This record gives sequence, C-alpha cells and structure tokens, in this order.
Amino acid sequence: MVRYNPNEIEPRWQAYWDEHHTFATPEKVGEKKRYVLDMFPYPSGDGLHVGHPEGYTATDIVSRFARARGESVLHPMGFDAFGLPAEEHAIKTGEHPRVQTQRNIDNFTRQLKMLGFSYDWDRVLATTDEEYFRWTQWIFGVLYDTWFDHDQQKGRPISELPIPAEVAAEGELAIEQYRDSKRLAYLDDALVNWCPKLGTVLANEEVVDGKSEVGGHPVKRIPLRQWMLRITDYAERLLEGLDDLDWPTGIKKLQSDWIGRSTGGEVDFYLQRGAAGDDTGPFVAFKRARETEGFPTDPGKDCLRVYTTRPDTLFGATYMVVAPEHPLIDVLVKPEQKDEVDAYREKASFKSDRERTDGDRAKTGVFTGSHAINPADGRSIPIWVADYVLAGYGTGAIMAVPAHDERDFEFAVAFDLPVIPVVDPPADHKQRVEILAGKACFAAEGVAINSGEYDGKTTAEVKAALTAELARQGLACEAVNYKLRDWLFSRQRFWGEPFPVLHEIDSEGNATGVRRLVPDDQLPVTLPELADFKPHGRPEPPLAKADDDWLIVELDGKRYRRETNTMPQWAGSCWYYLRYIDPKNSDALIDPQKEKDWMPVDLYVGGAEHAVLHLLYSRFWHKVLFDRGHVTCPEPFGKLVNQGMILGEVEFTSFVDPSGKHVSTKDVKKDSEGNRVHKATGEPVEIVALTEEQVVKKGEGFVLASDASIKVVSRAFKMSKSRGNVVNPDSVVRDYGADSLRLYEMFMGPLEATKPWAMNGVGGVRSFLDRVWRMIIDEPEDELKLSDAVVDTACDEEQLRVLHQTIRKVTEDNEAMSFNTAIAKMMEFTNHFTRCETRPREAMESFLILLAPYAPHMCEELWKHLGHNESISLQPWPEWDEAALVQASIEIPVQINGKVKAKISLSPDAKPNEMGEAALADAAVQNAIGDKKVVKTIAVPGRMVNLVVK
RNA sequence: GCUGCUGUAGCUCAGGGGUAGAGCGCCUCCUUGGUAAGGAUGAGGUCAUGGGUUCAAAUCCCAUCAGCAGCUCCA
Repeated sequence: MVRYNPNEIEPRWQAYWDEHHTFATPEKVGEKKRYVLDMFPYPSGDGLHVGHPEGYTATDIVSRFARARGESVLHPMGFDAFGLPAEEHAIKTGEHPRVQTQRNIDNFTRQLKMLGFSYDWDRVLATTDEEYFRWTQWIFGVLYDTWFDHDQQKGRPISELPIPAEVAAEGELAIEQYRDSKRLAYLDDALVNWCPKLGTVLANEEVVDGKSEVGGHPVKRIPLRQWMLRITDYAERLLEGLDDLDWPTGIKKLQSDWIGRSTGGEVDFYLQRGAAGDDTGPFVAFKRARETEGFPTDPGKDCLRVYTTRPDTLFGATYMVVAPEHPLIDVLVKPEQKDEVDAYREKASFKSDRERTDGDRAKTGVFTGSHAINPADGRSIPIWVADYVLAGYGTGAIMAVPAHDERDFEFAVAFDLPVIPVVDPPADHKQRVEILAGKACFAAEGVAINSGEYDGKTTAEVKAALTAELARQGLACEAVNYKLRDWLFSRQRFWGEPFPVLHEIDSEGNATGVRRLVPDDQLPVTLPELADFKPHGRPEPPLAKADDDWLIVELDGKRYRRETNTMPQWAGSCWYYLRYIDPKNSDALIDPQKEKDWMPVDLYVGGAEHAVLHLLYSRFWHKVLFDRGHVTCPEPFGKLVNQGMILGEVEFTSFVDPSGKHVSTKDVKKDSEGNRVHKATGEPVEIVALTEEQVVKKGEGFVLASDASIKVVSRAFKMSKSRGNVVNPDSVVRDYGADSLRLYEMFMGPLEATKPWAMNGVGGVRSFLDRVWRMIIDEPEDELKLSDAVVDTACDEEQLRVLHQTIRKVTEDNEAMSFNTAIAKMMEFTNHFTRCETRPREAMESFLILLAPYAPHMCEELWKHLGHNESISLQPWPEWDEAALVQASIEIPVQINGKVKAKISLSPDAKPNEMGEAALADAAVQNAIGDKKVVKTIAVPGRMVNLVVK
C-alpha cells in the first residue's frame, strides 16, 4: 500500500531543490526576463498567517510557469524587519530587538521553505541587515543632495541649484541655508504625539481617541524638529506616471485621490486695520501697489491669502476662517479675543489630525476680532479661527462661502453668519427655493446671481473672468494644490535606520546649525549599544541615550553630534526590489547593467493595504533615483495585483436582548456610540454564536431553525487572535500537506477576491491530489508501482481532446492569473482520465507538468516514478494542438423563438443553410413548430440554430 | 455621505448574448476490515429584483435592493 504521503514527500523535495539550487536566478538574462515579486513580510512573532501564502503561491506559480516556458526568472524573498513590535518587546523584556527579529525571520524562513516556494534563497535580505541599510542611508544622502527643478520637473544635484544674488551676497552660511531650504530631505518643525505620562513620543497608530493606546494617557501634539521628504515636489510626476501602469484601477484611483490635485486660485483679502470704513486710505494704497507690482509670492502681513477651487463664488464669501496654527494668527487676534482664541488653540493642539478630520463632527470655532475686505465688492467680513480648516492645506486659510460649501454652511448655521447665494441652481433642483433663500447649501455649478457684473454667467465663465480680473489687479492668481503632504520621515524610535547625518557642535557642545552627511565610506551608521530600551522621558529619540563614543564624532577637525532620530519602517521597503537584483554588491546599491537587465518588476503581488503609502513612497524614491541617474526606468512596478483578504470560517451569529430572547437582525441598529441596540426598545443586545444546526436557509439569508421569524447573521470575519478564528499554516501543512494548502489557496476563488476560509475545502483539494496519485500509482500494491492503466500507447481522440483543452486552459489561465479556473480544469482532466481503462503516459506526463507549479512536491515525486531523473521543474511547458481540439460531430441546440427545444448532431463546420435544413428535418423540431410558420432562421456556425415562428 | 467591488446549486466559486458548470456537501447503490476510504448514479438553480436593447439576456444598458470593503471637513 503506497498512499500519497505529503509529510514524507515534501521535505525530501525541498531538500533536493535546496541542494541542487534548482531555482537559482540565471547569471545572464535570456531573451525574455520576468521579475516576479512579492511584497515582503514584516516577520512578526506570530509567524505566517494563511493570508501570506495566497499571494506567495500565486507568484510562485507564475515563476515556475515562466521558467518552464524558457524565461529568465528572478523571484526573491526578504524581510521588512524594522518595526515597532520588536522594540516594544525589547522595552518589556530587555532583549535586543535584533535577537527577536532574527528569531522571527528564522521562523518565517522555515515556514516559507515548508511551502515549497521557488525563491532564490541566495538573495534573501532583511532591511535590518547592516549591509542593506547602509544603502538605505546612502539613498537618504541622495535625497539630501537633491533639489527639485520645477521648470524641468526633475530632481537635480544641490550643487546645481542657482543661488540668488542677494543670498550669495550674504555669504557661505546664507548660501548653505538657502540650499537646505531646497533639499528633498529637510528639517522642519512637525507635530508629534507626545505623551508626557509615558515619557515617550507615540506613533499615530498608538494613539486612540487622543489617548495613548497603552494606559489611556492624554497625548499632546507638540512641534519637534524632524526630517521631512519633499514628496510634494513630485506630486505631478507621481500622478502622471500612473497612466502607464498596469495596476488595478481602484489602486490607481486611490493614489490619485491621495495626491488630490485640485485647481483653483489664490486670492488675497486685505486685512482691515480699524473699524469698518476706516481703511479707505491704506486700502487704496494697497490696491494701487498691487496693481503696479502684481501678485507677490509672499503675501506679507497686510492681507490674508486663501486658496479656493471656486473663485466664482467670491461674492458669496461672508466670512473667513484660518487654521488654529495659521502663522498670522497673532496679528489677527484682537486683545479682547485673545484669551478665547488661545484656549481654543490649546484645545485643538490636543486633537490628532485624525480626530480633527473625523466624520460629521459639529463645527467649532472662535472669532478673532479682525475683519478683511472682500476684493470682489469691498465688503468687510469677519475672520474666524476654526479647526475645520487645516494649516497644512492650501494657505491654511479660506474664504467661507456658506451658500455653496457644505462645511461653511454648517459653520454659518452654528454661528449665525450670513448666507448669500451667488449661484442659481438648475430650475428643476428640488431645493432651489431654499437655496435662493439662503436656507440650504448648493455645492454644484449653475448660473451666477448677486455677483454684480457677472450675473447671468455660468460657473465656468465666472471662474475664468473673475480670476482674470483679480489677477489684473494683482490680488489673485491661478493655483494648483495637492492633498499630498510632505513625508514626515523621522521617528523617535530605536529600532530603525539611523540617519547618516552629523550636526556640528561648538566647544560647549551646542549646535552651530551646520550639518553634513556622514561620508559614504563611513556608512553604514550602525545602531549604538544601549543598556536598556526604556524611554528616557523626554520628547527626544532613544538614540539620544547613547554613549558619547557613538553620539559624538570628530571629522576634519570639527566635532559633530549624530542625528538621533531614526527612519520610519517605510524606508527599507522603498527600494528593496532593487537590492534583490544585486544583493551582495558592496560598491553600489545596484550594478547598472544588472539594473537594466532586470528592472522594472514585471509582477508585484501584495495586499491592498499598501495601496497608497508603500507604493507611493517607493515610486517617489525611484523617481529621485531615476532623476539622479541611478536607475533607468521611470516606474518600479509595471504590473500590480492585490490579493484579496482571507477571512475566517463563516460564522452564524444572532442577537439576544437582556432577557435572553433572540432578536432578529432586522430589529437591531447601532446607536450613536456604535453599540448595538434593539430598534424599537433601545435595549442593548448581545451577539451570540450559533452552530450550523441551529440555523436554516430561508430566502436570501438564514433564520433560526427554531423560529423562522428571527433572521440571523451569516458572515465570515477577519482572522484575529481575539476572535479565535486564525488558521495556522503549520497545522494545515501537517494535516493536509503543503501542496494541498497551495492548491486550496488558489482554488478558493479569484486571487483578488475576499474569501472565507473553509477547512473542508482543504480536504476537497487533498482528495483531488489523492485522485491524481491513484491515477498514476497503483495504490493497493505494497511496493511502489505504476498503475496498470498507465500505458505507452497513444491517446484516443477524446483523450487527446481533453488533454489539449486542459493544456490550453491552464496555459491561458496561468497567464491571466486565473488559478482557480485552471485548477477546475485539471480536476476535470483527472475525472476524465481516472474513468479511462488506459491512461497514456504522454498524457500523464504533460498533465504533471501543468500541475507542477501548483503542487510541485507531488508532481516531482510522480515524475520520478514515471522514470525521470531530472526535476520536473526543468521540463518545458507543453503546447496545445488546435487540431486536437476540434470534434468531428458536435451537438447543436435548436431554439424555437429563443427557447431550446431540440438538439441535433452536426459537423462543427456545417454552413448556416445546412444547419437550418438539418434543424427542420428533426422530428422534435417539427413537433415544436406545429402548424406555425417559420419566418426567420438564425444559424450560428458551431453554436446554435434559432427558428423564429409565428 | 462618497467611491469601488459583489449578488449564479445548501456552501465556496467558474462561466458569460445562443445547451447552466466545478469542488465541497447531500440522496441511492456497489466495492473494501489498514479507511482521515474508493467507485457509480442522482437530486438540487426564475443566474438578487424591475425595466430596456435583441430573433435570442444569467450575460449588454438603466434603475432598484442587498452585502462587503475602503475613504471622508483638502476649501
């Protein structure tokens, strides 16, 4: 009895592949190359999750398939190994993050090998390797050394930055400061989440509702000097570059929304000094100056500059709002308002960006006491401060047009500010009357009213005309804005890449303001050894705790203090795809010829959760490297596929009220705090789990078996430790084998879909593999022996057709990454051939090559038993023969008025008229026609006949 | 609120203007005391709903409903 035993077969073949370097990347790239990349994992302490192997299996199939077709394949794997969990573990236990990280990497490696992926393990890397982050630091140096030339839309060396004469006149220090203000990597004061109680700075994800996730202590937003990357300079290029990428449209849209390009205008509102009407003199002077000098780059302190996408609604601007952090706020606030404004700003500082921009919050704000003059009509309008205006977008100030902007309208209602409609909605608009009365808001386009000489013009016309007129007066100019912000690139953490930056200090140890990069030949800057990893209680990075022999550096006779921030986790993942190509290069981040040979990545597979940040950051770095001549392709990832999430097993749940009575899901709603309550009584309800026996299908959903009026919830949930529905790949491999796990993950459904796990589905594909085994091996025999049905004769016509249909389907589906359908076809093949008395060897062998990318261990084993000494992974992919696909005679349906009434047998190349005749000759057809008349005959060769009768 | 995706067998999913499919599950029968068995049969579908286009719609178009996911004060 020799049964299929994956636990014995799989480790043996994994060892064989390792030993023979079966999947080594070819040194020389052949005619066609394919770079197949997985998003590398963060090696968490929990090990692989069944979600990981989904994408990895897909890319593995693509890689094995491509190799079989003679392509040169690069298919590497690595680890995104810096990150918070290891550091938290270190704080708790004192164990160095490096130790835990290595342990996790080892475990991940074991699991990945256990699944039989054909990675080139000689190229494995971790972002925490010193030889890797040496080049991460080096790339930071490139960013530091680059400025963005907006005219050329290109990053250029800082040495080529034109220095304005007035700067040059001030000397070296001024020139250096000017350069610093243009570098792609620059220092700025950014807000961090400082938790005084914990004595540490927190990452955004560690802050929940303005409190620390750990302990629930208040978190304050305080400014800290930090590194920023000027990704906004690349906004336009990042947006345009999307066009040519073979990415899911959803992801492209997410990125383009994230970049958020909008066009509009910037408009200056003159700040009124005294009471209304007092400003005629200075205001006239201001206007006259503007008319001659034009619109200045820097608005100065005389006016408040706003950005608007609707300059056509200027006549409807009834007040203005500045962000709590607006730089002019101290000028704007009148003494009698100061206390109130200060209190408001203090309160706002405790809110995270997230909170301030969250949902349908009621609008808050405070009057500053100042007024500005509306340039359209000279009206005096009040200036408020409110946190619904963000300091970081546009100019940090808006003109509020409550009649035509929802947010402004809400604010105006809350604070009783006037609403003046200036756009007449289309006549058939439901709320037109309310809108015209200032009782409702209308944000779309229409015809101008209450807008002086512009009345009657369309929104587009007013926009153009009014902007032009204000531009002529030097009060406005067209402007483009992006939602995208510069990338806050430093973290106050230990477990990250140190910056290769030195700050000069004087003999007293005080910073002089001069900075320099660590010279390339002194990279990498490694992490210092710390006695412990506990926070030191100041809003500074943990590296500041390091000893002076790390912290203080002498170079060229000057003393420097090292930068103590570290880079964010994103840094290492921004360029790892380049390093795989040349992982051991100690002279450069990548060899230029190898870069040309392998880039760009042909297929990149990973989760949609990285749709925006990782992919945008990578593209940004890549474009900088491209501009600086280090890479030759403008985009790193040609084709991108997102695998869907794998959910836990489907669960049935119901709700019970406090008395323990079941409540139908129809009668449950969420209250304002998100708790589930009974719709009618408002009583809280509790979720209870149900077994399969307790429910029964009814219509669209499920109901309680004991009471059909109670609808229950039937759905799968995200796998989570707390829910206890996590499936562990180790146990699946132990119980079913790696090939079954691989096959099941692919058979669950389309790669991109979200799908629930079902353990009996794994059993299903396992029995398919058992069937394949028995199709070839004589299982009842004690000695391993081929089945007697496997013979050396040729296929009969039907077998040949089934074989070639299968070759075609699997080939085409592999290309299209439609793995589930390819598997279904291979199941059909197996069903057909196991029913055959004889199974020609040629068919079995071709089939095994088709199945090998999916279930490589088993196919290697069967291939060997069929008498081959060479790995099946090295066999060429079979080709299908069109001639074998055609049938001598096929069944054609005959429809009467579009309904199938009979079937006739015909040659596949019968002509339409022959088909019509054959159909009419059929007794069943005649019967169906009865005494009606055939008025039309439609015959589609090879498909069907339709007779239209009356 | 906005955006996107999805509604096909009890479940998970293919297909896609012209014959309704796979795996799992289920019924019946057969084989088998190494068996998380195997084999053979069969049942089960108004292709979410309502319109439209067409000789013909599950498929294309429009609307509606339901589910899921993501985003959301960006002026």
